[in-house]
Amino acid sequence: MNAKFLKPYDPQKTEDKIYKLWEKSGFFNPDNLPNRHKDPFTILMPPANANGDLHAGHGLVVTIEDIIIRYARMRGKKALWLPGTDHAGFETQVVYEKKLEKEGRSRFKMKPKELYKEILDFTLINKKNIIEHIKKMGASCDWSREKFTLDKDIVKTVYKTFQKLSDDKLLYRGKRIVNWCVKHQTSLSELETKSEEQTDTLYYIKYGPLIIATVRPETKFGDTAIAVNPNDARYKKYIGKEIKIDTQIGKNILKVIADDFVEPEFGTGVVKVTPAHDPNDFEIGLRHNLEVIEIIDKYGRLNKNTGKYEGLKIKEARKIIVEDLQNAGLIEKIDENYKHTIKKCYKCLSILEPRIMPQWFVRMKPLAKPIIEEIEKNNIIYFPKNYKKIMLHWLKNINDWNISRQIVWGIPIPAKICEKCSDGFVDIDNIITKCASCDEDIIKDTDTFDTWFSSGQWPFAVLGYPNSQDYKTYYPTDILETAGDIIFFWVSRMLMLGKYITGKIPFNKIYLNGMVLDEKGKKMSKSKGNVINPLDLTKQYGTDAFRMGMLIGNTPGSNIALSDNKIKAYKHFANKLWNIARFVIENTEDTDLENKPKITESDKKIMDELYKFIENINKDMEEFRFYMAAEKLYNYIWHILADVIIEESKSIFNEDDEKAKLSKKWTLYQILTVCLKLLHPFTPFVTEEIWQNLPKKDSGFLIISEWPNDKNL
RNA sequence: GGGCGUUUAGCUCAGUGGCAGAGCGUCACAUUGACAUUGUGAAGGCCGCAGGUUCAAUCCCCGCAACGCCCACCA
Repeated sequence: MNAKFLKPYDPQKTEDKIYKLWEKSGFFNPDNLPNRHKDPFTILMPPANANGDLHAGHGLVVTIEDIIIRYARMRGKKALWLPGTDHAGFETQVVYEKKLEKEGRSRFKMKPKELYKEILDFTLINKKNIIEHIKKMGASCDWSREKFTLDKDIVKTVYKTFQKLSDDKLLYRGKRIVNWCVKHQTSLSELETKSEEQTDTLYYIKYGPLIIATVRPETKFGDTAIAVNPNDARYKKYIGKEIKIDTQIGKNILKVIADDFVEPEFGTGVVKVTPAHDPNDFEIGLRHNLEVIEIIDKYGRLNKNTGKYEGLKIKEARKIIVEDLQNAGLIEKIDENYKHTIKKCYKCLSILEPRIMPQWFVRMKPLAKPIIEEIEKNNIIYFPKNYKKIMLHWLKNINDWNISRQIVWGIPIPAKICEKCSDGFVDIDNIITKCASCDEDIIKDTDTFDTWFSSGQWPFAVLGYPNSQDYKTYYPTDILETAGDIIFFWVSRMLMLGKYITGKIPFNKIYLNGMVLDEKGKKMSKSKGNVINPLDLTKQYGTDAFRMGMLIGNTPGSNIALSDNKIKAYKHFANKLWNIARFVIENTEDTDLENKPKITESDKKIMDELYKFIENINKDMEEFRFYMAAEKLYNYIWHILADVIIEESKSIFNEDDEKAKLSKKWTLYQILTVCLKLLHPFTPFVTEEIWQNLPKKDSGFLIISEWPNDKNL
């Protein structure tokens, strides 16, 4: 018996050693794989946000993707799993701002360059850290090709795309109403908002002969019209007329306009129109060519257009203005139980202030169209399939994408801005000096790209589009695996931008995993204090056990509750396998296993069942039911191999039928090697460690051994 | 307002048009044997509710309820 085969199995002593062995072998890099690995097979790791530790969700992603790539590798594919990290623009800046706050500092008191440098240092430390964590999970990715979203070549590709969008008239700089976060001092895309229902007060205010209903009386100084429904008989006579409004300041003559947007049933059927501070009113304003009067500044305070209320914050202003209106007898009614939804910043949950700002927008409908077609033709397959509907619905209702962010942490937008007319010009080569619209001096755009604008180009950017050999070999990739909650942020953008730039969709299979929840099924969050660090679990139970526990019982798309007990069960399993191997090796080490002996009838039956089992597992693997394959392996190994086959073999080994003994030994050894292979993608460490200790092996490494099939047994 | 998902053992969840499954937990017994990170066995179920299709429904269809999630420009 091999002296290394100590009991029980000790993951701590094994895992780092095995991982180093793999790294040294070079087989993570497809260029180093033996000749039989010809057809490329590619997956890209979703670039991890380099702003903190590995979380449980990463653990699941890495587990599933490692299973996919190890399986492909053993099947003889030229398997590339390309890892990376993301600077994660706004997300990282928010994390860093919290850190600054704790230290009693503020980003608004720092020079942009200083802030950038600090966040860069912070990110690089986290990046290094998170890569170490990914290695701990057993990830067999090609570290020699690792990418970061701020790498020079990635930025270059992103700039080229920006230029192309501009050339193709799919990019424009527009003065449009955007979601402004007062706390973070940046605009956000629609996806970065969170709608929440809340109860507010609805004020019914006299506007001349009419009464309007509003929750935001403080915006009345920005009113530039009153709107009614064109078919509302009550108000027909006012349409087109100008009405005199009793007000403290501001415009006191407002025109009544007719617009279908107004619902006669809601409130009084009359709406005040404030184009500068409400998305609907902004649209009405465009339709009716209304004047736009801004009355709220970027800090959420009323500005000089509000007279004596200037400088007040929205909440204070509302209170005082309502009092003033009441004193003037202008409030008709107050409904304090008005339920509605409002948009909040998805990070800080403060109410977003709609503001008109010049920003860069990408026209999305033309980009979405070809993807809608591909999905409808079933050229893109989702696991689980219900995501098809979700994605189609979103793509069909897509709006233009605001890609400007007023934060320093990100890829600077390569453009020049005219301060006078707020027009903008894409300027990758930094050569433009005058505004083409009004001939004024221009300045460099200080904004950065939405982080998803760069990660949305990940598949072709990391593979070196358009000229590199890697791009030619590995694009399009074979499957995208990621968390279901970023399908709009990331997956859909990769599809659209990938198709737009390269003409080919970057992948045609999309496997979406659910969220990892705490053991009570609640979302993990730092504030709740229920965050489970995957590394703690791997330390305690071993990485193999963690991977099995994450996977089994986890169907694609559904959330999984992570509990200690479950992981513990699979630690026992790893040990069980270890002891099975000890038994088989102990009983076969002096036996000639090269030449197949005569097999008894009962062993033949066992082998036939094994073939069927292999087919069964293969079917699950091909159809991406990894959770199912893993559970079947668990059951076969524990309850058939150990409980039945090994138990029965003991009596044979105790008797004197040498032929039966030899047959049994050969059979046991075959089953063990098959099981090690089948199990390898799921529990790579313990299987490789056992493989390394086998008396006979058909190659040096289990990681590149041939996946079992009828022919190679 | 629209859409999606879930509902199965005490807990966490698989699964199938044909006797209802796993892990953990519980209980009883066994055992130094590859493995106590063990073995054998047991208890535990109106498969959310109500209808329909079928020889047969936990599974397919219709409705309902509860929970969860996503999308949406009624002030």
